Amino acid sequence: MSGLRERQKADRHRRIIDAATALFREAGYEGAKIEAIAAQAEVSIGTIYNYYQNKGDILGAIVSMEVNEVLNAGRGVVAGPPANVGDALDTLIGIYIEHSLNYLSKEMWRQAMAISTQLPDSPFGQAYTALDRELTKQISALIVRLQELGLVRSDIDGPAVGELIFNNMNMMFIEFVKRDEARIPELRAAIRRQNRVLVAAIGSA
Amino acid sequence: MSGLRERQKADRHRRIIDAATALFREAGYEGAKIEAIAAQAEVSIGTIYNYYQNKGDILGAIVSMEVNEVLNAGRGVVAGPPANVGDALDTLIGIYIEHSLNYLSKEMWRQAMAISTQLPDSPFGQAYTALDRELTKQISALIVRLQELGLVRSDIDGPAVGELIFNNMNMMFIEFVKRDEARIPELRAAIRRQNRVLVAAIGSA
DNA sequence: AAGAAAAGTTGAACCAATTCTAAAATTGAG
DNA sequence: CTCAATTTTAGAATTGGTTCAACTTTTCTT
Repeated sequence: MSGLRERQKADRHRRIIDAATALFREAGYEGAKIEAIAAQAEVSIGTIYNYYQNKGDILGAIVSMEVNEVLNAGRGVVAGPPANVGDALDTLIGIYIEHSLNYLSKEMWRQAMAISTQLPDSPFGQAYTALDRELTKQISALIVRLQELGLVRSDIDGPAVGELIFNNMNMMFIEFVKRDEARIPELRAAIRRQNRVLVAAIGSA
Repeated sequence: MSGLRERQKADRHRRIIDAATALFREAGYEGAKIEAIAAQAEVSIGTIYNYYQNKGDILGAIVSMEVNEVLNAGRGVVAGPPANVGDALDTLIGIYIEHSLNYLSKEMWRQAMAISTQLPDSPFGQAYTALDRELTKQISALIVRLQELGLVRSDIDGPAVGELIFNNMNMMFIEFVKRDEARIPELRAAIRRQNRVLVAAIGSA
């Protein structure tokens, strides 16, 4: 059943994403006109709108790929975390943050975040919320894993702590992408400092 | 020096804000056309753009008034907090959340938040970041106040804990405005649950 | 293999935010 | 009071995302 139409469709999808990725990086989100993306993808404007509901969804597709990579990279840490609560958290958060600017510029992050709050019910809006939830679950899973390993007190509300840590990290990341001059090491240090009280509180005596 | 021009300017500002507030609530942010705002304010389109850089800044002016009210309401709690760490935090956060939908609809909040991350350097983007910082400082101030009162251990890093609590609350509020069916009591309960571990950890023995 | 139906493509037209420029109003100096 | 400088206004023109009706291409049926 892999007819011509299927293959053409997949090919067009790829061409649109490739063209958009290149133009978003070159010209920024606003600067990348739909007309230009269409031209570079060798497709008409109408076709783009047949594949994506709006400009935001194109960026959304790119962001989703990136976040999924980050989620995958995180699995390793949850499976075999450093034998110390503070280091375990710092390692996982480090993976998230260090990967974050591989493919996406800060400007692309800003736009993506803006769109996801502006249009929470659009395809991308929903996808973004789902990805955030996955990340939260991964942090919670790490806490639970550390409980199993006896590194975190077993009477701690793991999911609640996971949410707290994720939400704080996410907010810090938002502020980070809002300031072009902000740097990763400072961001990580600030988050470590914020988590310190919590780490001390949940570590088993 | 309060010439005619001064008075007219203030009057036009007010008329624009009044018209925009009404139309944003009636028709939503996107639905409120600049042309309609201009007509209702009895001002031309060009004049609106002379007073505000873009549509977002008009919303920004409205949001800023609201947040300032919240900040004021919060001062009372910091000055004389409930004699219990959990209740003190819950009271302050409660004020923030309960006030939040007085003048602004969830849709207006979504737009405002989106604009502030999309254009962090626009007048409103900077104002919004500044307001967030004020709120963070207020929560930190509450923690410090509770330390003075002997209700929070004095070896705790107050500002760090304040940031953690604000960032978590803010992220929860963002998710709250993203879902029209979300309700305030559930939001508050979720935040209380997340703060519980922290409250236990910082309370003086 | 031909014709009909389904699926997809195209780009010109539409709409609303923003920009631009000429005209009007206000001010202050003489 | 008058007039030139300055500020402000008006609204037509521009811009770029999005829609839509006509056209093509692919697939299905016999």
